Amino acid sequence: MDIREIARRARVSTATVSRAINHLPTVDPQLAKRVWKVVDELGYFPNTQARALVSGRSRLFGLIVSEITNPFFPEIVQTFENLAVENNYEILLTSTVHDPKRMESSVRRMIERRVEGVAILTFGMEDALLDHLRFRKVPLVFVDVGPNAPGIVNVRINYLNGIRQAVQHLAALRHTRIAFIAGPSNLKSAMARKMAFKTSMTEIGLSSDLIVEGNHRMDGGMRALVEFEKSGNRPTAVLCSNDMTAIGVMREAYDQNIKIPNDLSVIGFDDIRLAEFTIPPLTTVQMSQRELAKIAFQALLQEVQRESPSNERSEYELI
Amino acid sequence: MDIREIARRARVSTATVSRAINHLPTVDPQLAKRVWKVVDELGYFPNTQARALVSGRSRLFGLIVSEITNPFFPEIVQTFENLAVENNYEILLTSTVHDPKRMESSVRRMIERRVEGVAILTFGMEDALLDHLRFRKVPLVFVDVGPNAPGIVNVRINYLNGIRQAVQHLAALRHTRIAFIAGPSNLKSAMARKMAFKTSMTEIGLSSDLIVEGNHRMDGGMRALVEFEKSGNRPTAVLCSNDMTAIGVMREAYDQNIKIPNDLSVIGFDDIRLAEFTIPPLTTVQMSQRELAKIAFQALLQEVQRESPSNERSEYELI
DNA sequence: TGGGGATGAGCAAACGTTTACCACCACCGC
DNA sequence: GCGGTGGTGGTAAACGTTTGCTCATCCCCA
Repeated sequence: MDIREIARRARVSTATVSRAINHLPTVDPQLAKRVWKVVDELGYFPNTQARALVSGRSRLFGLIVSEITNPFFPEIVQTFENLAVENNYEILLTSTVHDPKRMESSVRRMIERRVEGVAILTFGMEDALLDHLRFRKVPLVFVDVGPNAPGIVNVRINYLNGIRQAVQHLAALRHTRIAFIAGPSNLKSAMARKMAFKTSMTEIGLSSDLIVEGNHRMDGGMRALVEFEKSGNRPTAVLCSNDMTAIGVMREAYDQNIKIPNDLSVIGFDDIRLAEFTIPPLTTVQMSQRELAKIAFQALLQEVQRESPSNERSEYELI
Repeated sequence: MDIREIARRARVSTATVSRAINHLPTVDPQLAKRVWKVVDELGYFPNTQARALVSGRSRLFGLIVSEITNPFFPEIVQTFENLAVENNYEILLTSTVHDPKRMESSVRRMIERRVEGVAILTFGMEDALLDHLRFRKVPLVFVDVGPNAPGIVNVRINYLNGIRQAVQHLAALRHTRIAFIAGPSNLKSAMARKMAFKTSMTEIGLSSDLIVEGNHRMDGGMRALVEFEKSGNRPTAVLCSNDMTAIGVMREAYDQNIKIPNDLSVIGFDDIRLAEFTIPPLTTVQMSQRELAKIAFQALLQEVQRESPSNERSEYELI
C-alpha cells in the first residue's frame, strides 16, 4: 500500500496526496478530505525512508552516551524522547561503553542513517571521528564534555552555583570542617567541581584542605572515608563530586557505625534518581537532567532550522 | 558523495561497488580492493535509507517500554543496543509513559520507519493498535505482558523458581512468619508472583496468610509495614513483589527504628540496579534483565530470518 | 470580449541504493 | 574449431516519496 494506491482510490495524483498528507495549503479542502478519508480507511502510513531519501531530511537526531545504565542518563534519554515526539523526530540512541570500537561504530551508524544532528554526552571522542561528522556539516552539541572548536555548540554546566549552595548550606549548619571527595582528575567536569568547591570555601573564609580524590564510583567514596578516619581528623561534613561517591561514603559510614547525619553530614551531587531511594535519603545538589536535555535538544533543533551553517562557537550555560 | 562517485573513481559500475561493499563473493578481489580503496579515501558511508527503500529491509527493531526512567529498563535497553550493534541493527526506542496517545504514536512511528520487528515491554497496549502491526505482519515479541494470540511470541518469566528460592532461603534461616507484599492486582505479573509465593509457602508447610497488597512503589511498601505493625503480629521476614516495595519497607523500618536484618528480614524482587546502592544492601531475587533482553532480541531475530511467517504462538520461559 | 494573474492539480524527474537480467569472455570437452 | 558452461561485470529498473515545472481553469478588470 503506497501513495499511488491512495491516489488511485481518491482519484487524484500522487502529488496531491503528498501535499494533502503534509497539510500544504495549496490543496483544495474538498480534495484533502477525500484523500484523508482513503488514508484512514486503508490505514496508510507514509514510508519514512522514501520521504527522507527525496527530501534529504531524516528527521533523526543522534544521541551518544557512555552507558545507558549509568543512572545519569535515563532521565535525559526520556526527555529527549519526549521532545522528539513533540517535534516529529526520532532518536538514534547509541552507547560507547567506553570502547573505542563502539565509539567508531556509533559515529558510523549516525552517518549511515543520515542523522540531522548529534548530541554527545560522553567524553573521549577522538577528533578523527568527530571530523567525519564535521565534514558532513552535521550539527554537533556537546554536553559538558566538548572541545572548544568552531561550529560546535557546547552546553556547559555551571557547577559553581550548585556547589556554593551546598557549601553555604553546610556552613549555615555551623560546619567548619567540610571535606570534598573529588572525581578522577582526567575528567574535566570533575575538576570544575573541585575548583568550585575551593572557590566556595574561600568565599566564606574556610580553608579547603580536606580534599581527597575519588573515582566517581562507590568504592572511591568508601576508601575516601577510610582515609579520613585514618588521618585522625574526621570532617563533620563531606561534599561529594557525584552521588555514587556519596553513596559509597554512606555505606562505609554504616559499616563503621558512623551515624548520618548526626556524626557526619553527606551531600552528593548529580541528582541521579538513586538519591531518593537510599536510606536515609541522600541530600544532593539538584542538577536537572531534564533541563540539560531540553537545552541540548533545543540547540540541535535550532541548528537544524538555521539555514546558514553558523561557524561561530556557541555556549549555553546551565543553572 | 554517492555510490556513483565511487564507481566513477574506481572505474567500475555502481553494481560492482554495491557488491564489493556488501562483500558479495562474486566480485574479483582485485576489483573489490580498488573499490574499498576509493571508499576509504573518500570516507564514503552508504545511505541506509536508500538501501532500506530498495531492499525492503530497514534493519530496525522497535522497542516499546513504559518509561525509560523506570529502573527496570536501562539494562534491557543497553543489552538491546549491544545486540543490535553485533547484528547490524538499530533500535527505535519508544516510551508510552502510560499515555494512550503516546502508545498510538509509538506504533505509528514504528510503522512509518518500517521496523522489522517490535519488542513490547509495557502492558496496556490496545488491540486496535496491535492490529496495525499484525496487519503488516511485523513480528511481535512480548515480554511478560503479552496476549496469547497466534503469531505472537511471548517471553514469560517463571517467577516460581525465584520466589521459591527466596522463601526457602528464609525458611532455612528459621523464619516461619514470612509475609508477602504483593503488587497491584490488575498486573498479571504481580498476580503470578503472589501465586508463586503461596505455592512456595505451601510446599514447605507454612501458611501464607500474611499477605497485603502494595502498589510496586515505595509508599506501598511503607504503608504495608505500618499495617503489619498495627495488626500486632509483625512478621520476621518480608518478601516483596518488587524492589521498590522493599525499599519502601526498609525506609519505614529505618524511621521506626526496626533493625534490618536483625529485627526483620527484607527480600526484594527484580534486580533493578538500585538494589546494590541501598544501605544496607538489599537482598533481592535476581531476575536477569540481560537474559531477558537477550531472549527477546534473539526471538525477534529468528522471526525476521524465518521465511515462512509462522502462525504458531511461541512461548519462551525465563529462569 | 480578451488578456493576465492567481490558484490548484498533474507530470515526471529526482533521491541513492539493490538486484534481475543480460552480455561477455575464457575455458573445456568433443 | 565449435558449442556449451560457468563465472564476472554492466545496464537499467525498481523502491516510495517530494517537488519543480507546466498547464488548465477561473476570475477580474480594462
